[in-house]
Amino acid sequence: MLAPATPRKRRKEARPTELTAAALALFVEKGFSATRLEDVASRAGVSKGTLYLYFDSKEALFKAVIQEGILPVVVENEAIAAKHTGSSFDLLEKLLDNWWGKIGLTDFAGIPKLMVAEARNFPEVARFYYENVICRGRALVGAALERGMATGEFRRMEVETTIDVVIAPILMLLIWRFSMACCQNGESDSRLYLQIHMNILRQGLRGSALESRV
Amino acid sequence: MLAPATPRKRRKEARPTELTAAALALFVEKGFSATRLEDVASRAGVSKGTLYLYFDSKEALFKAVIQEGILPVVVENEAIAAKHTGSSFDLLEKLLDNWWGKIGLTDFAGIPKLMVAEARNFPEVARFYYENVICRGRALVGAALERGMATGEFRRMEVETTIDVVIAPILMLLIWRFSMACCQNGESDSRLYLQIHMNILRQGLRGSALESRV
DNA sequence: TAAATTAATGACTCAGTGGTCATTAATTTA
DNA sequence: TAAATTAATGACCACTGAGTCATTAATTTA
Repeated sequence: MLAPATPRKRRKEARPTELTAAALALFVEKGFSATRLEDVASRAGVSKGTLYLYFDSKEALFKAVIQEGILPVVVENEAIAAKHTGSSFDLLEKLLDNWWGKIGLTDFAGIPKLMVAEARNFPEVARFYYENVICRGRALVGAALERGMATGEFRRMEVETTIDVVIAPILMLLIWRFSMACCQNGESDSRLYLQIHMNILRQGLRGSALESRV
Repeated sequence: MLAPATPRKRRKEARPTELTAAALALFVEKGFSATRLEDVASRAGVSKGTLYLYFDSKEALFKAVIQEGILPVVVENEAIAAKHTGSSFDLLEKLLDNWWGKIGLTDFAGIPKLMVAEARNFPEVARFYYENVICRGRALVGAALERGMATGEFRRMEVETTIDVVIAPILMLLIWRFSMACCQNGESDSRLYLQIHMNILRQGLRGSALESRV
């Protein structure tokens, strides 16, 4: 027997987040079914047995990955919306900026793709995500849109559906990065993408109040 | 031994498409890894052994599913673009209409989600899809945008990125339908969604030529 | 320092699935 | 009708990977 390459360390506190981080990376890359728990464990620097000390099952690990990721940002964005003064379009931009900084530029960026790919296999997790992330996110955008329509900054449109159209390109940007992006040659410029999206919205949502002023 | 419920039928011609149709449905629902070939076969009304008469492996079946689905529509859209006369925005609408009728309203609607979920596990298939569907689709939208910018119908923007922003909500609509849609209560109205998207684009892309005319 | 505790390990089990192939039977040919 | 062909079957094999547990060793307590 060889001596172990690295001596065992006992780090009860750090293990769970190290494991969920490793799981997130692999789930996003390979999908839930195709990810082996042995790989998750080894990526987190522990053995498979240790993983089971902290999570009851593969599914429990999946739930933990999702719950840990995005919730805090939703809460932050709710605070930003509550204290906002200024144009409604400015609010949309603020919400996007915060979300981008906390999700889009971090390891959590892979969660939307993961959630989309696995929603049907884990209805319970999908529902949690839907209620705590999607609904609350949509509500924030919806409130900004309604506020803008009330002042005439935006033109009147069916709000519930407009929310989805406004959010879609932002989600698609992340989903793309963790899927087809491997095929394209150059790096795509997220900053520019978001800028163009917001430019189209600025002009595309504009209502009579501003139009008459130009 | 019981007599077989349905007597064996030999239908060499029909099997492949029946099998790919069944595989598409299950791959979209469960993901590639989580789909059992036995289920695919039984959904297509044959035994697992028969499946292997027509496809060498699970991966070969996956490739067939993708290739069979969307290519024809890309070709159609290229024809539509070639013979188009009229405003560039009208062209965008024509392309969308055809695509929606042939993909969005058919069983092929699940392919974008499937492709997005599995791209990293099947780089070869992803590349095929990227080159034959995505690149050619993007080229069509790009040409319409450039045409519109040249005439002043659209304002000038960085084209390559604008293409992605324009397409994103349409892809997201399908991806949503095959993932999180199971969580929401009411049916979402695709017609309205696409209408709002195109309304935002009509106004959001508009360039000086039309703006001065208003 | 010795005993007790518990984090960590990895060999093992066992259910499930991709893939094979000898057999069966529908259909065609002689 | 008999022989030949080949579509279809499903029992079977090999292997994988989720989950278990007896053992090891780091750390704490006495």
